[in-house]
Amino acid sequence: MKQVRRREVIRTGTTVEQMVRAIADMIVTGAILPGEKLDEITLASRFEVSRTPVREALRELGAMGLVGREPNRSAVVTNVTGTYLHSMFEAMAELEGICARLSAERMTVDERRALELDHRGSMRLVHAGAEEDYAAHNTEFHTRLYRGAHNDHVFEMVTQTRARLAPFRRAQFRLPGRLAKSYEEHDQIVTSIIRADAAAAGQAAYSHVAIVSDASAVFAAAGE
Amino acid sequence: MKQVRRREVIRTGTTVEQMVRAIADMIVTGAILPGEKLDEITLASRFEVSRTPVREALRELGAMGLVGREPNRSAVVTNVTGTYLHSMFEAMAELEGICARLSAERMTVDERRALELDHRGSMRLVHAGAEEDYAAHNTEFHTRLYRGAHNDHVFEMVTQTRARLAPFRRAQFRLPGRLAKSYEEHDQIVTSIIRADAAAAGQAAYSHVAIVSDASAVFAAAGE
DNA sequence: GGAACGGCATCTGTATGCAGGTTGTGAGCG
DNA sequence: CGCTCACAACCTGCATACAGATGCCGTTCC
Repeated sequence: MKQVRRREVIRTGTTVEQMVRAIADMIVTGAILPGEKLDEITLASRFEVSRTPVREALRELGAMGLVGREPNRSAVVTNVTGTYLHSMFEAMAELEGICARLSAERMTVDERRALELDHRGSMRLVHAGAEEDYAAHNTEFHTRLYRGAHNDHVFEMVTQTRARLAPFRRAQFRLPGRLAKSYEEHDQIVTSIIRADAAAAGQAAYSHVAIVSDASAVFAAAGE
Repeated sequence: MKQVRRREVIRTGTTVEQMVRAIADMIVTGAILPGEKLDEITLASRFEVSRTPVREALRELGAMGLVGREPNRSAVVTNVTGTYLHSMFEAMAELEGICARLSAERMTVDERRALELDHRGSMRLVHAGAEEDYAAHNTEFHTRLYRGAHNDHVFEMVTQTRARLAPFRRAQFRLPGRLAKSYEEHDQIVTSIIRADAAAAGQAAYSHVAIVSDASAVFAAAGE
């Protein structure tokens, strides 16, 4: 009987890593809101496992900075303070600048070509006003920059920072005219990278993200 | 009986967080070498706790990147590959550059004064050839830069990166003439910050760390 | 003599039970 | 009517027990 249940659990494939990703997704996509408590028992029953793996998942999320943990207290989805949020946006701009700069120096011919093609293709989405699709393209675009820097540790830092910022920049493309502006800024970055103009690429990427951060901060303040 | 044992354990005060710090220290100071296996049972008996908290500690160390974890395998002190190590040193230089640049813009009068005083005081250590003491001062010096940037997220990233790099830069001041050179480079950084010359401070800090990284990489390659 | 297979020892992954801390609620007192 | 204190329910932290996986070693067969 016990075995049967275990098999079922394994069938559903709920390992700790999957739980981490699932919960992280919920936080990042806003399914769980900042400040919300993450009760171990509730999560355990939700994922059909015992509390032990849930605890490990929560600890990992804590290390990732997505949830806060205090002794004898439930894990809580981190509600980032205004100043810390600002510091993350600023750090993000710096990191994007680094990635764009290094990409301009190091991207392979193939990477440059793919970046440009993908970018050109996104113009269609701008004209169509396809916010969802453009958001997906945007994620892909930036990931290309992160990879193009050919620096694994920077990649890790920027990826992690982006994950932690995700909850606060969800609706960024809803702002009127933001799509076209984003495309324009992407264009500057791409052009600079193709030209291998590292300084210009870094500057363009920094500004691009810094601007997004301002808009998003305004939105977050107004939206909540 | 059980209670008594528990009390003893609590007396020794071995909580998960303390274990994380203890193990992290062992890794960072080289008491445990990269590639070494971290057996849960051994650690549990060493810290006089059960395997459960040990597992949580290991998971946290894994999230910090200090140990690697694979399914059904012991946790292993991460043996950073050459290219990843290089990427961390490069990232460290970038981060130090950011911190110095922001410090030049944002440090309070008190922070600038303390930085300069501490720096001037370290000349004595250089003359005395006090490598240990200078290393301590050096850590303090850089921490001042990290704090002076007034950006909490950057502070976190740079601190974490430094922790992960620590095992690989232990003997950096043993290299002949390195002390004086370090002081000289610190001097450029301090001077630029006092002058509020952000670009110069950033450049100086970047070069300072990049140089250290080269020397340390050489040492690591030769030493092992 | 070598290779492959099977059994055993060992370690990880998870469930469960228990002790202690935290919080919320209700009764009693001011 | 409000405040305080105590108690109870609940939740976290840890220990222990058990199931599954991995790797090693010895034996056997080719």
